[in-house]
Amino acid sequence: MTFSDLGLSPKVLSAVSDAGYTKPTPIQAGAIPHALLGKDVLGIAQTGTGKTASFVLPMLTRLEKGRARARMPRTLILEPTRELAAQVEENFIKYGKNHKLNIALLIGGVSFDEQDKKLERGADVLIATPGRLLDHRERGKLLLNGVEILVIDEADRMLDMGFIPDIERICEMIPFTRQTLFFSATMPPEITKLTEKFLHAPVRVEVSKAASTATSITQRLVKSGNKPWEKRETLRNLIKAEDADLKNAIIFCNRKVEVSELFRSLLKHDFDAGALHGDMDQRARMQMLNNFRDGKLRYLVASDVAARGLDIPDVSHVFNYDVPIHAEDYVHRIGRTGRAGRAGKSFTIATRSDTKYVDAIERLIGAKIEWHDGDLSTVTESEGEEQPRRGRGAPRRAGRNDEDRKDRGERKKDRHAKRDEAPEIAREEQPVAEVADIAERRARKDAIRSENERKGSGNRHEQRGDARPQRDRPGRHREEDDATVGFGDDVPAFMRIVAKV
DNA sequence: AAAAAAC
Repeated sequence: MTFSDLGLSPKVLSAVSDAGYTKPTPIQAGAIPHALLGKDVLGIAQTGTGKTASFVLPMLTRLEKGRARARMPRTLILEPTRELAAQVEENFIKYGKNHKLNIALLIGGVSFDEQDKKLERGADVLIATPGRLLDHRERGKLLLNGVEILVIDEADRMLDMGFIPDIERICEMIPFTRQTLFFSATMPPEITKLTEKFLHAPVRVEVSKAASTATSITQRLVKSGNKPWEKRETLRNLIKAEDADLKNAIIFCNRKVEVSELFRSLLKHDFDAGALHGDMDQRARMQMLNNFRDGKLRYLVASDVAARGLDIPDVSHVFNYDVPIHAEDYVHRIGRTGRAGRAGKSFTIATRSDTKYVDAIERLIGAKIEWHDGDLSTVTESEGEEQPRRGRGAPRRAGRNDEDRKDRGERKKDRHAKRDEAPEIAREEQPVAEVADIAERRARKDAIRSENERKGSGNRHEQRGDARPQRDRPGRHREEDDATVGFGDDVPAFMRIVAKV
């Protein structure tokens, strides 16, 4: 079975072969022929199965006939997060390079005007997160009654995020003569109800679930005390011990505040780290993600915004700085590594108070996770506000304790001096935005170019790996100037301010 | 108990 057996147009086939693909994945082989015939499709598939191309390719073929009218997009794709939406846009650019299509990306956190101009011009493809889409519609800038194909992606995640009422509203705005392509990794009852309501005689395409926690992932628990400084130290030691195997890593935290704290602490300790969470400026989010993908950052500290769906090929390690409270999140998080049958490692830092969450995870995956270096029986957890030892008279070693003291001191200072710093932040915001903007555009262009250069090679992972620049190693001293990894000369505002509590 | 998503 090759792509040319599926009924796709020559333009699409040529872009697919330029991208280096010859053989469709099961979900693509199952969904594309039906989608091309105009049938509704219910695709049950996880990310990493080639799901995105399974709707992008037939849509491109179908869009070759006809033209978009102002404010009346011809197709609509709904995604739960901004990054996923941007990722789908990149797919349309990559596979639609032989088409002259107008693509509009409607996501929050970025300016309205540019999006509005694209709508005005007439969009063949509209990719959106629900909030911003409804916002445009309420402003009367968008008509949905010309939509011929509707895609609802990651439906179960939309459910988790409380988007279902929005999705229902949007579905009701679109003529029932449309074609609907509906994707979900799982089928909880609410989702089944939704499909019964909005799909007409769908063709069901289900791809076998990749083993819930793939065998290619080595999983370990790592004991730690419960103090933030203890956990940070545990993490640093772990990263250093793994250095030889560690190509790049995502480090998950449960809270956004923790993401920013850990991120700044890692920078202070000379780790080549970026951060990603939902309270960050959108431009910084995109840039961090792109820099991590391109190998310009070795570590990405992230909230669960990065746990699902993001296409980050070939992450060698996942660290859970916090044990996820929902057991399924554990599966999603560690699923960021060990992709495409590669070996991956995951380490979950656990304290005594995490025991019940660890138990729940082990129940879900149906196995005990081994301890990396002894279990929690030797760890004592002190309650109350006892601080790490730094007695007044005792001589203080330079090094860890000293630096952690600096961590805390800075946070305290930030909290108290926020008002004083505000003018400085305001003054610097503009140039930061400009620099970030240029960097982002460059990064995106690079990303697209490197995708296009993959011709002939079926293996993007290796190619990326080879092209990867020499990275900074932890412990190496860095010049003041490049302390703000990935941001040129300026420090973005979110790094200066302690995240909102 | 937290994250995500609109201003």
